[in-house]
Amino acid sequence: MADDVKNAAENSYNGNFIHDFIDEDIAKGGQFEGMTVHTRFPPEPNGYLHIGHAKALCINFGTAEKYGGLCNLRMDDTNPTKEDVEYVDAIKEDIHWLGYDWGDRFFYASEYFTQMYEYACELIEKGLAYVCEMTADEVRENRGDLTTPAKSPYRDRPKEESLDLFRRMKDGEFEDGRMTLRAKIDLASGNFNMRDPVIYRINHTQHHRTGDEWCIYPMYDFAHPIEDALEGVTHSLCSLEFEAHRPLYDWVINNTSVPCKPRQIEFARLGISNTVMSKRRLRTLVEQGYVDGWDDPRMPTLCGLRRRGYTPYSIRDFISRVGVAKVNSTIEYSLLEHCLREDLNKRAQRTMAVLNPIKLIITNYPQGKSEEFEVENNPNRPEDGTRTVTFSRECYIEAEDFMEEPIKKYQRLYPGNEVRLKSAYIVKCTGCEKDGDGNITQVYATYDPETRGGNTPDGRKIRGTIHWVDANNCKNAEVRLYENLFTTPDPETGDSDFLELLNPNSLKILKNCKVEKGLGDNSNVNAYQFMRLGYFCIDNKASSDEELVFNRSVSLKDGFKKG
RNA sequence: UGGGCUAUAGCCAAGCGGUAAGGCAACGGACUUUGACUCCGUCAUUCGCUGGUCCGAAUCCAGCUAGCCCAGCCA
Repeated sequence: MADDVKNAAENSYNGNFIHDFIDEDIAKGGQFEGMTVHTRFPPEPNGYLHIGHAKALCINFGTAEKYGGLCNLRMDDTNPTKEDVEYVDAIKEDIHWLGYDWGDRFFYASEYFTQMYEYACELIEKGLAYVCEMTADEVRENRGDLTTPAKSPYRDRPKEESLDLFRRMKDGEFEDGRMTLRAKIDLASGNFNMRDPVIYRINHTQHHRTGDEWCIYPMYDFAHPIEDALEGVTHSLCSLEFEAHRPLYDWVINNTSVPCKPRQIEFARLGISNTVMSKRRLRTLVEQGYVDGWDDPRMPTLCGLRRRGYTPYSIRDFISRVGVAKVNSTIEYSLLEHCLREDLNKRAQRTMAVLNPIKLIITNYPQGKSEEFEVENNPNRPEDGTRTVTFSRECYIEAEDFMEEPIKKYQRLYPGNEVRLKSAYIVKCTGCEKDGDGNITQVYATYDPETRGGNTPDGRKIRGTIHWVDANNCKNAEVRLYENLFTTPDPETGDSDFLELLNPNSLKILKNCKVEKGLGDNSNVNAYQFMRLGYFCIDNKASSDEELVFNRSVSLKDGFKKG
C-alpha cells in the first residue's frame, strides 16, 4: 500500500518556486557547499494533523526526496502548557498513512533544551541578550507603535548580571512571568518581531517529556532556527505567516555558533472552501461535542478523511495539484473530491446497494427459484475478478429508479419501459402498487429469460441500467451522508461565532439500506460506488459484521438533468 | 500610519522580453451493462490599474490601487 501510494503521488509532484530557490542555492554554493538538501516537518503536538498539514508534509518530504535528501519529523514541543503525548502517536500514524517515512530521524525539540540554553548564554555573553523584568503587560505597553520605538529599561543591564539572572531563572528561583530573556536587536525596527523579542520565558508547568527538569522554555523564534541547524536542515520550508519572522530566524543563526546556516522559505498555506482548518476551532468542535472526535468523518483531519473514505493517494494527488505559491488561496472542495473520485474509480471494488429501497417483483419469475450471476468487481480492472450475487423473484431497487409517470428523458423504470438489472436480466415494468396515501409500495415487472447476464442476443438497445439486490439474500446497512460541516464560503474569516455557521445537514443517516450479502466480508472491499450516488466507504470504527455502517466520501455527481 | 508579502479566468496555476500551458468547476456532444467512467469540443485579443522603455511587455521601469501577515512571556 505505502509503495503504491508513494510511486503514484511522486510523479505528479512538480517543481515550484521553492525548488528554484534551492537550485540557486546549490548553484552558488556558499553556506550549502557540499550539503545535501535536508528538510523537516515540525508539528506541535497539540492536536491532530489536518489536510492543511498535508501540504507542509508533502512539500517538506517531497522536496527532500527530490533532492536526494532527508526530511526529519520533529515534535516542536517548546510550550508545555499546550502540548500532550496523546497527539504524538496520532501524528506519526497519519504521516505513515500518507506514505511518508522519516526513518530513524524522529526528534523532539525538547531534546535540545540544554544546547538552546547554552546558545542563549552565548548571546548574553556577546551582549546580544538581556534579562528583562518587565511584566507581560508592561512589555505590551512599551512595545511602541508603527512609528514609535519600543522601550525597555533593562536592555543595558551588564551581561554578568543577565547571565546570573538567567541561570537563576533556570534554577527555578522565580515564578512564572517574573522575568524573561530578550534578544537585544532593534527597539525601533519596523518589524515588531525584531523589537527585542522574548526568547525565553519562565513556565513551571510539567513538560510531557522532560517533566520538571526545566522551568524555562525557549520561544519558537529562538528555538526553531537552532533546532533546524542542529539537525543539519538546509531548507526550512514553512508557511507564509512566518515571513516576518525570517529576519529573526537569520539573526539567531548568524549570532550563535550553530553548526550550519539553514534557509527559511515560506509558502502559502492551504485553504479549502467551506472548511475550518484552524486547530483551535477544530478543537472547539471536538471539545464541545459538535462532532464525535478528531476522527469524525466530517472533520478535515487526516484521520477524519481516512474514516470518510479518502485514500492517501487522493490526498497527495490533491496537494500536488493545488501547487505551491505565495498567494493566499482557497481551493474549492470539488478538487479534493475529484482527486478521490479519480483514485477510487481506478481502484475501488464495486458493489451493488440501494439507499432507499423499494421492492421490485418479477411476476413471471418462478416463486422459490434462485440463480447466481457473476459480476465484475471493477470493470476497469478485470484482474480484480468477479463475485457471485444471487437473484430471485423479489429484489430491491432504488426508489428513484421508478416513476409512475416519467419525466422527459427519464430512461429508467416506468410502466411499459424496459430496463437492465445490472448483470442479471432485462425487465419490463408492468405497473406498481400504492398504499392509501398514494405512496408506491411495490413495483411489478416481467423478465426476459433470453437476456441472462443482461445481454441482448437480439441486439436491442436498453437505455437504462439499474442496480439491485436480492431481497431474499441481502444485508441491512446504515448509511451516513455528509455535507460540508460549514455552509458559508469561508468560515475561517468569520468571527468567533463560527459555530453558528455549522450546517445542520452536515450529517444525514439513512437506515435500512440494502446491500449485497457479501459486502464487508472482504476487508479489501473498502470503498465502492453506487449508481449515480458517489462513493462510499465502510466505516470500520462503527461497523460489525451484522451492522454495517457506510460513509459517503464524495458528493453526488448526477448526470441526469431534470426536465 | 511602520515593516514584510502578494496580485494571470468562477477556483487553483504555469509563464522569467518573442505574442497567455495545465487542472478543477461549468457548458455542449459522442460512447457506455453504473445517466458514473472515458472520449471529443467550448470556456483570458489579455495578465489589479495608469503611464513609460522597446520592433515587441503578463514579463523591464515608475507611480497608483487592493488584499494578506506582524505589536503572545503561542507555534
